Amino acid sequence: MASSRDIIYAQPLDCYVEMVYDTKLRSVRFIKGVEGLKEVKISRASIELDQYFKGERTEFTCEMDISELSPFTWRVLNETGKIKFGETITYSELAKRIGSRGYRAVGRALAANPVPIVIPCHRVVGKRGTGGFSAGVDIKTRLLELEQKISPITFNRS
DNA sequence: AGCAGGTTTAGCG
DNA sequence: CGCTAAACCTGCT
Repeated sequence: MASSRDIIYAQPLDCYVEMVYDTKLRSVRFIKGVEGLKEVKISRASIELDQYFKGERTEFTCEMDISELSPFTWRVLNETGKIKFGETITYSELAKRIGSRGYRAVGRALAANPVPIVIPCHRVVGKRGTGGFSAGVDIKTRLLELEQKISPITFNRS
């Protein structure tokens, strides 16, 4: 299969982002600690992500392939995709929405998310803090700051 | 069947 | 806020 990859520089994250795709978006990953990469913006996904990081876009229209995932994981990611820009919900809340009480399983499913940001797994936070993030909590924190300009730690829900 | 995970709750300092 | 301990549910070995 002929898969291609685009690379963009995410100013708010201070790192590069690589997207692998063929007919649909396959994966998104963060490249930290590297400099001087050449940006390649061909796919719709890379263009939209680029706009997102510049604060010019709040939702994505590009298609992605998440067919390989298990039904539960799929449901979790699908539900995650409904969270709007600037919103955050907790792991347990997400579990509740898909009719489960397995909040830990939710975390596990989110960790398996092949396309971070496009499926906004960073908008799912812990009740007592930001929670974790596969690519590093620092990235999650910056993404949240980009979206709501306040520290998630300080964010209080009474 | 057993274990670990991007958690949660409650309890104590 | 910091730490500990037990417990829900799914996915991997």
